[in-house]
Amino acid sequence: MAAEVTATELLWGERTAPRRGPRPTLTLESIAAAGIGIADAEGLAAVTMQRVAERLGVTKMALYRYVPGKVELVALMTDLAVGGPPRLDEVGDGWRPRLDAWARRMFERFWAHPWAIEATVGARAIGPNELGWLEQAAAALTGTGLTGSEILDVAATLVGHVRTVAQQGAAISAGSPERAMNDAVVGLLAGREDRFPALVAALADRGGEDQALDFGLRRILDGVELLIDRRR
Amino acid sequence: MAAEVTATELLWGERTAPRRGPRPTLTLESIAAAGIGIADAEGLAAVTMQRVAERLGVTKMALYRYVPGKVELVALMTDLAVGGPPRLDEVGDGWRPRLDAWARRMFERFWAHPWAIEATVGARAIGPNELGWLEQAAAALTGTGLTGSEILDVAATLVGHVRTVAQQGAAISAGSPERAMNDAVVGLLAGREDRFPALVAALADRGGEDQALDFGLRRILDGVELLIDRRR
DNA sequence: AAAAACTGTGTCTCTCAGACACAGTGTACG
DNA sequence: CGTACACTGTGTCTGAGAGACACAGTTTTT
Repeated sequence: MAAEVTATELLWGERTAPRRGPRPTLTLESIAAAGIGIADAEGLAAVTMQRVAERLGVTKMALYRYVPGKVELVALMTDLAVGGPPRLDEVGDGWRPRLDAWARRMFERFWAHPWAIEATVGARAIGPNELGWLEQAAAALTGTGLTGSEILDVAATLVGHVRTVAQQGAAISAGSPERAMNDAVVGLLAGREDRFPALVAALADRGGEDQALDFGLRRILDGVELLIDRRR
Repeated sequence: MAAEVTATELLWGERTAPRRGPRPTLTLESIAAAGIGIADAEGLAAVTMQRVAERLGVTKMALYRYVPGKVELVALMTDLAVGGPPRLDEVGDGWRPRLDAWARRMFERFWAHPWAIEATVGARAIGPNELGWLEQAAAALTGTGLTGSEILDVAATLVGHVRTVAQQGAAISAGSPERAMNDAVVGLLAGREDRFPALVAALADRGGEDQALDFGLRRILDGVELLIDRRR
């Protein structure tokens, strides 16, 4: 393996198998999977080179033969955990049901691996799976009359919403996204009702239903639909 | 200062000034400000107890008299950096212009302190300033006929969008949010046009305008408007 | 004046990322 | 067939960083 491998090259590169020397015991996939196992169970902070190596029955330093550093390992984990975009064939062929399903599937992935949200903030390398998701959204919107910029912006907006809701839920992993925020906020508001009157009122008459994902999704897609119709 | 102080107590607590002993040299505000200075200049990773202490002319351990740990320090930094919600008096009195201004102001704050996005992922304590923002959004939507849950969901959706756009821009801090994503993706697509056709097409006919924030904001608010009108 | 409460400091431990040299292993080529 | 070479996994070391703890100095209260 070359001396310097960037995260992007790792994610995208067709790895050249070594011609001589002992067979590698590990693969990038097995390493990433080990990391994912730890992150799923104990969070991203628990993922150390040591812990990952232990899981694989190797020394910490052995990992550096495959991965240049921890950043790159996390990038691999993320791309593998989020996985490729789902098939949307069975969904009807309108752009709206497709985007709706697309967003929901993405939510499920993030929900299953809450640490992935944390791992995808800030500057990072984009993997093939992540780009695949984007491609699918772009495909769904092709032919709607939107410009390229608009198509990308729609995708970005949806991703933002999915991530936000998933994060809120994961933050306090007590069941559902909405309850999480409510519980945290309600405690703070006790005794401060005069300072946050509108907030108190809003929390008092909540429907009790957990619909944070649905709600925003519907609003965003309504907005997009309005734009598409106006264009025609 | 008590033995155990949670982040929430630190953020909200009216600190009881010590009755005896030497005057404290520092304040929570000065400590947080020092941290913010470092984070603004070199990113969140550069904020270590050592560095913050150096800036204040104290030893690392002195900080632990004020702050129980690094997590709490970052929480203080975040609440101070994002700051309280702006006055929206000069804005017209419709819910829409208010929310629009609200979201743009929030974007400006995140844009000025990109690390704050990073600092607000995962489980975290909510500070008074952050809750103030939420209160303002709730106030803007009071009287629109939306339920409490819906009001909170609208706010969450907007926050999600603002954060996403700010993050994309900050990730590659080359000017503007849209250009950042485009540049990163364009490089990857070279030679893979057959695998991501819709994406290539979308990127080819981008308008060149940087409107990621505007676009999503308009769609979301359009969607909300539709709902409000339908209710009446 | 003495006790008590509080502040800032020096030292120590623990965990983690990563550098580096080395020994073992398998392949290719003379 | 043997040897050189490429490659893998390991042990050891360093340096950064978070935090525990005991101690000395300072101010206020009794």
